[in-house]
Amino acid sequence: MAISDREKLVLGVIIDYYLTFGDTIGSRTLVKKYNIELSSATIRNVMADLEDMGYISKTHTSSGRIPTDKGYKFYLHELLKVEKISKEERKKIDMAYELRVSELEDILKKTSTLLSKLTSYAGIVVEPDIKREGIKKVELVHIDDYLIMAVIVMDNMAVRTKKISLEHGLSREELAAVSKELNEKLRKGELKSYEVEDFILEKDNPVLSNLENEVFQDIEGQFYMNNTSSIFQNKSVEEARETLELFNKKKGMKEIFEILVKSREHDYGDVNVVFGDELNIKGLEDFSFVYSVYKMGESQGVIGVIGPRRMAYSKTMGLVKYVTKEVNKVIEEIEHKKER
Amino acid sequence: MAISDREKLVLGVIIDYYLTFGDTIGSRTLVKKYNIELSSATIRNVMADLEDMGYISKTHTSSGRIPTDKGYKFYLHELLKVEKISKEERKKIDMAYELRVSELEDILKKTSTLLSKLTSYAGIVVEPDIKREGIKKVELVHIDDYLIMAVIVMDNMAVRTKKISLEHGLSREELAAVSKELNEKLRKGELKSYEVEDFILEKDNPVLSNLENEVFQDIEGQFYMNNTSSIFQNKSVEEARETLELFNKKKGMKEIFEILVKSREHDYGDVNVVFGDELNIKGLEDFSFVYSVYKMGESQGVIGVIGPRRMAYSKTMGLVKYVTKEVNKVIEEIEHKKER
DNA sequence: AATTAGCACTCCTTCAAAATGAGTGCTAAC
DNA sequence: GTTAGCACTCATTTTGAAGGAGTGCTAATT
Repeated sequence: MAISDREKLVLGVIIDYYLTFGDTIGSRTLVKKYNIELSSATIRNVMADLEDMGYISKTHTSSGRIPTDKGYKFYLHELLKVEKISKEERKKIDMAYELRVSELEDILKKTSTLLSKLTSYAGIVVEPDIKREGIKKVELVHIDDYLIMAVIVMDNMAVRTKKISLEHGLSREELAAVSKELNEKLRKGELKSYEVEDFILEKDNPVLSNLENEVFQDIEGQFYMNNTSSIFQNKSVEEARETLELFNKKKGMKEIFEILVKSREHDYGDVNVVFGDELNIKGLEDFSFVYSVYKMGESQGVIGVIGPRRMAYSKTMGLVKYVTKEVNKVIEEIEHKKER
Repeated sequence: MAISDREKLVLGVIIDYYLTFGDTIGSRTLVKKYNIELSSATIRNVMADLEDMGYISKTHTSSGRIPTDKGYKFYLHELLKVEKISKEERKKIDMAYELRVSELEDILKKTSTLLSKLTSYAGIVVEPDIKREGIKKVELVHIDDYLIMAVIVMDNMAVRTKKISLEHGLSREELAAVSKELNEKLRKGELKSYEVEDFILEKDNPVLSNLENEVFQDIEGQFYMNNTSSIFQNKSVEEARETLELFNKKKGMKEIFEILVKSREHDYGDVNVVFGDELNIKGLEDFSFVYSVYKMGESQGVIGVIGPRRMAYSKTMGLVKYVTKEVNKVIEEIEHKKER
């Protein structure tokens, strides 16, 4: 039942052809175009075997063959080597990260556009959720007596803002006092950040208990996505429209990646490929996700692209891999800085 | 050379047909479908005259007629009446504004989605630029010694944040002092906000002169746009892709509206229609802008939709008009509140 | 003078049949 | 194990005929 070398060769060619032209290939064309030193009849026999094994299939009785899902996956896992990226690409990537902004947010945003440009697919980056444990300080800014803005600074220097309406109202001075008390305790370490909740409940301060709900939850990581219009590939206009709507729902897309990350094992640093139909989400069947998972503190983030099922995997995987490596370097620097 | 009533009728019918079916109509169909008490031959004569006058044209020798640009514009300006919106629609709109959030930003964002839903075209709202005269206060938040966040509160309660890197560095306490000094002067009115620049230059404080550049400029209004995927109408997939890319560039779209507003006279409260090709921007030829201009303090904003050239103008104009009226009410309330 | 019937003509669209071409599987020979 | 040869299949392209929706013009009618 093991697949022979010749079969591997033929399967590889069929997939290569499919990747390039998106079409079936027959035995004769295969022999001619790929300079195979065998007759078409022999290839036909090999193809019949591959079909029996479920790696390839026909679209109708007398068509050539295209890979099945099984064949496609076999190719990805066994046959495909991650392509080394070209010098120019490496240069481009290195340049993008040369000017190292110290803020994670900017780096991730940049990464997403970078991937779009390099691959011409939709680049995506999921920022790891920021655990409440990572809150460094919270400044409460008085806008008016009934509206404050909380500026939350994370250990990794990420900054989030959140507007909070107050029911009872606080003057500028009162708010400053609350803010000061909270931060002093946080700074002195008298109050570990995970104890904030207890501290607030104890005080039963209406402002702070509101804060508890609004601010001190885990802060959701951002989701960056670019070049969504790249989804126009094969698809009919009507289909494209639907898919585009799906893609434009940031929340939804982010969730998809969360499910993806949770649902399977991932080696950090490895590039993964998942077909849209494996996710059982309507409208994603014709897409394919090439991504890698990275770690930051407790949380995980994702870097990758969404492209058509039929894409230049080898090259794309190489790019995603290299970009992830670069991002990881930057993150390490940031984490290092934080410890100083 | 004046257009007769009969000619107006025929032109109206041709445009109505074109709006509904996007196709040419011939003399016979016109007579039958619209119960005209004239023979097709007569209509043919009328059509020939309309064609001579440049209001309609043929796509080929024996085709029916479609309106020309000239005919289309004549229709919009002379024939078309703004449709009163239906009760259900009015209800929907009123409901949307019932829960009056006091923040302009939320209202405008909501308006944009509301318009998308009601018209099924792309809803757009341009927030007026906020003049520096409108700054109420500026809180400077210490993130670390070399990074601060300015929280800028406007007279109309809009809030903007801006991160600023410092070159020389300031401790939390030093920054607090700067912030306090600045705001006290602002609050006491010792320093009119338009004098801020002089004040800063006088002090020649490196922090504040940075502020001057980064913060105290006019704050650009936001641009909200929704339902961009509605552009899939006639267009081929390739074209759609290009247009979508254009639409997704927020900056670009906002600029287009700025040019639009500046380039012609607008009555506040009136609904305007502009064809894409009048703007001389590649890719917008097949779209049409239905919008009205509203005023807020010194600045102007825009509320409207971008839809296909061939759209339900009458209805859309009615909707845009009503929505604009509602938004204006809300703005008045906010301005009133501010004066208290 | 305006309207209408009638007719020849044009051009697009639709449909079906025919031709083409890229495949396949199978058998028999090498 | 490999290959040549052949009959057969199916999708795509080409072609030509038919039909339909128009037009413009002319002559007759109101």
